[in-house]
Amino acid sequence: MAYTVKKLAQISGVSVRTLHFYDEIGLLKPAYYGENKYRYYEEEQLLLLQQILFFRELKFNLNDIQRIMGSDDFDKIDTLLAHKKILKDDLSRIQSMLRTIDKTVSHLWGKTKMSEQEIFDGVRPHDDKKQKDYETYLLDKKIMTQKDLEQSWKRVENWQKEDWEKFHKSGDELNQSLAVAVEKNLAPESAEVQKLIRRHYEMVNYFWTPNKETYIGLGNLYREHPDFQKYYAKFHPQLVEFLIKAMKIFAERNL
Amino acid sequence: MAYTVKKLAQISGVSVRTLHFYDEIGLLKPAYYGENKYRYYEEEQLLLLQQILFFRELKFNLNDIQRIMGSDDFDKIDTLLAHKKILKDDLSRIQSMLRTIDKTVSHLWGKTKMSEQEIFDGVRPHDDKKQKDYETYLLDKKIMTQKDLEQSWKRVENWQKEDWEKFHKSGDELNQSLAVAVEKNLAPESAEVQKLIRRHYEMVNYFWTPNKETYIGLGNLYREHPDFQKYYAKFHPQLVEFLIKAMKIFAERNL
DNA sequence: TATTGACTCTCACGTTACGTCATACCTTAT
DNA sequence: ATAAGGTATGACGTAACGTGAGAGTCAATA
Repeated sequence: MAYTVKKLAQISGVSVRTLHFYDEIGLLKPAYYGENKYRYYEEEQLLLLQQILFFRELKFNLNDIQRIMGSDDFDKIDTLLAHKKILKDDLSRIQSMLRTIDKTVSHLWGKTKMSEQEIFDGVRPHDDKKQKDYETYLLDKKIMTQKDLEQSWKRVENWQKEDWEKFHKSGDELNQSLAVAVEKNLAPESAEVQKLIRRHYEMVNYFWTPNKETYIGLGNLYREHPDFQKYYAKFHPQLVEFLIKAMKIFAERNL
Repeated sequence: MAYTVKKLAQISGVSVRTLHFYDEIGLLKPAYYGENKYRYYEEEQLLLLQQILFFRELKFNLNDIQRIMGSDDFDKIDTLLAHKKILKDDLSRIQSMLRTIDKTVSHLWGKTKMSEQEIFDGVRPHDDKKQKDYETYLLDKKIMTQKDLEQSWKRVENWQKEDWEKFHKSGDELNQSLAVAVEKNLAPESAEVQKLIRRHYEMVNYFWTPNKETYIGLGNLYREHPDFQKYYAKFHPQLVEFLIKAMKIFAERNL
């Protein structure tokens, strides 16, 4: 019961080309060749191939696999343990890369916050009474916890007037772009709009990290509260609903 | 104060060849060329190079870096956050590789130390009456032919108790993994689950080679027969249905 | 000034593990 | 007999350079 290349390929999940290649480099030779030059494999080769693929999954290169296949179990243990060290190094390198990314993102955020200033709208410093109103809503609906709110406030405790200006400017720019999108009849699920929503999400994320439900909940706040309605209506009458729809889609796709 | 290739290379820690290459692909052009065709760089290029190297460290490929360098900070943030997801995936893949290595090493260690045997489940030698039941089903539904059955039996005619134990152990291990997958809410079409199904397919393939229809038919046998139901329920109540779904997907994709 | 050593340039092939044609032969079923 | 599908052997492409080869250039020294 010999396998042809295609059959072996299907069973083991590799390509025919891979089998050709493994033959070529001597990693896995067929059991025999037909006189038509066809390659025929048997159970033994299937088992060998499975071992090869096992090591390949572990990111061994084919040269090493070649060596491993000809070695005994003691050697295999050695090799595996040596490989483990390499993987651990990879691991910690990736971890440090992740930290670097986080730092860079927040740095860039700060930079965009600090960029030039145009007056699109006057500065609107916080009205504490209303703010509390929103907070009550967010807490009631379990969109944010008390801890979330505190951390969020800590983010801005050192902000100067200038910082608030930049912040509002970023938001206004974003909403202006969204208003254009509404005007152009773009769909909330279109790639362009979703990219803008991602910007919205990133801005929010700077203060607090929403999940699927809470991000949608935040959208609802925009609808419920007259102040938000008014704010968004300045850009476009249909913007609130459009934004909420787009946020929902974004949340369902990405969060 | 222009740098020649070698000087810039030394300062930035790359090779001269790299600078040649970056010039060639347009990633970093020198400030100007001398009439001797020499490349001359200035501070501006040094800063650009440092940015390039920053992203290179984060494992961006040069194409992406090229794009990044021409984009604004918002786009950079997007790109970085997208990249972060990729890195996180890499991270968890490496973590699972480390676990696999540990398991393999201890397995090999056990093997070399003694030809141990673990009792995962008692041996269940065949009950002939029931077996005939299954065979009738398989023949009726044209899932296997008489010839298939005979060949399949020939495979096991020389099996010893040990062989059956090993066989059952493999099966149990596989089902255990699948049960974990169910528990983790993995989708039947996910790569992880499909890899497990491939193992199932290979085990079946040892006895008989199913095609798309018959492999799906085999799945149905599992649902129809109370013995199979009971067997799979031992691992997880939803396992049968999950397995059948996953087998169907596997068959449609690979057979 | 001539020479030497360090530096530069432009090809161009090698690397890894295959993917992707191209072209031609083989097998199997209708 | 013809068509469909499998198989074989090239041979080029990939990513990001490393590593020469052969030839011209620059700066310092004898």
